[in-house]
Amino acid sequence: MQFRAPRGTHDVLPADAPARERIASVARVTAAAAGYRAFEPPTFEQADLFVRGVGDGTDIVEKEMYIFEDRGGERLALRPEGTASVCRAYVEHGLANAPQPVKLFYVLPIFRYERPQAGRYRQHTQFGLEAIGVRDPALDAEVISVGWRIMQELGLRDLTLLFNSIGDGEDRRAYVPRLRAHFEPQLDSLCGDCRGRFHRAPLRLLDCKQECCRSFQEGAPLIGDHLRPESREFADAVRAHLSALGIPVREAPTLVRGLDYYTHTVFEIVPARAGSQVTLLAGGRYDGLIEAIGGKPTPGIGFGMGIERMANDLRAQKLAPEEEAGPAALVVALGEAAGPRATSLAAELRAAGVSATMAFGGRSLKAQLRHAHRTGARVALILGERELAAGVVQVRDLSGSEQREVALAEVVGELSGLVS
RNA sequence: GUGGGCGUCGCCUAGAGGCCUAAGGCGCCAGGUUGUGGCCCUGGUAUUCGCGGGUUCGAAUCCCGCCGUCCACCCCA
Repeated sequence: MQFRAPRGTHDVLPADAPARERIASVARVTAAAAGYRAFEPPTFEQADLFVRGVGDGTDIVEKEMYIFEDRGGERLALRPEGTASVCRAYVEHGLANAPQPVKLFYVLPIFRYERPQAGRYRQHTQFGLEAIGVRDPALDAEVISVGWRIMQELGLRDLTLLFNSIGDGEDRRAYVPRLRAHFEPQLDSLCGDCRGRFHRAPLRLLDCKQECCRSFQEGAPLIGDHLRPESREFADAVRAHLSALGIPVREAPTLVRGLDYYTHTVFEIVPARAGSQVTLLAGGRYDGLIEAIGGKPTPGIGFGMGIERMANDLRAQKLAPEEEAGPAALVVALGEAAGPRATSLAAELRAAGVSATMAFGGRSLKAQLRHAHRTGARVALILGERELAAGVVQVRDLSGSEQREVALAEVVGELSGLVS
């Protein structure tokens, strides 16, 4: 029997790594430039943190969490999202006493027991950032602008920012009855999913793709038209800031989120291309979350960005970085006697800042040179018994075929300009 | 969780019931001079066609189940 990576998980091979690293590093640098600082929670948390934070009626909690009991009988869960952990840390470490807002970013593996398909995995990596402690439309705009900027820096084009405001609990208490009143007469004609949504997640009635439900969506009341004046003003202020930033906004009156904690601002960044699992970045405001997990009422806003989806897009648009070249110098040892000196020569080169290694395996000169060529080395340093006796080394330039003899004592100095 | 497509060497692909004890390209390994790469040539590299059953005189090729992957839905990054 052959072992395999578990369903929906993937190994990151050297060929895949540069694109991921590029995305993560651009994201970190961009976030840091706006004052966000690195944060890293444990990979698992008390399961109830997510039940209370994300919401016990959500799919994520209800059927997608990796839950387990540890040997001490504690009920834990692999994190299915990042925001709840950040908020838990904010409360736990008294970060309310730090200058507000507290602005953090993270790059974390996320775990959800879902049916895998392209762009959806059981373990994926999210870059995310959160700004906690202040309720200010300018902050919403800053968070969105950092996300937008990361996309620009990476060279992704033809993106759309979808924007909506879903109000807060009070707005929804007034709105949901109107929404239900619209759908109630047709309840029997709706799809099975929607009959469930009618009770559990009425906002989702608006983005069902089934033919049968679509027809009833026309003329349904929209949350955006039923916000209290203060909620409406907040959303308009966010729009004004985004406009000042020059970020094009596409209004998405039916955009809602699958996590219970979202309030007011919700947004997604999606590419123009068709397909299903395409959202690259999604987030929103979560003014009720910290209270829901036991802290004082505290506003917050943030987003999550899927590194694998981004990497797929970069590859599709031919923007993915090339695989890294191998070491610049390859030390070729011939014969037993030269071995130890070759080993130390490679180490000396590295210490001097020249990437270097050897062709291992005691192979023929020919095989070692071929290896040097195939791994992209710029020079081969040939050290055989003859060279050892004479205190020299053959320096062969692999881009052409020049070869010269250099004193062993001087090679490192001569090559130290060749950093790679 | 629902429906559908696909699954041959590390990678890409040929093969469509007996000619397959599975072919080609790339890659990898070795060799073609006694210490010299890139091109070229030679040889090696799957007892086996995702796994397990079944049909048949005979299966990589047909059927069933499972697993994986991809697509749509659900949901989401």
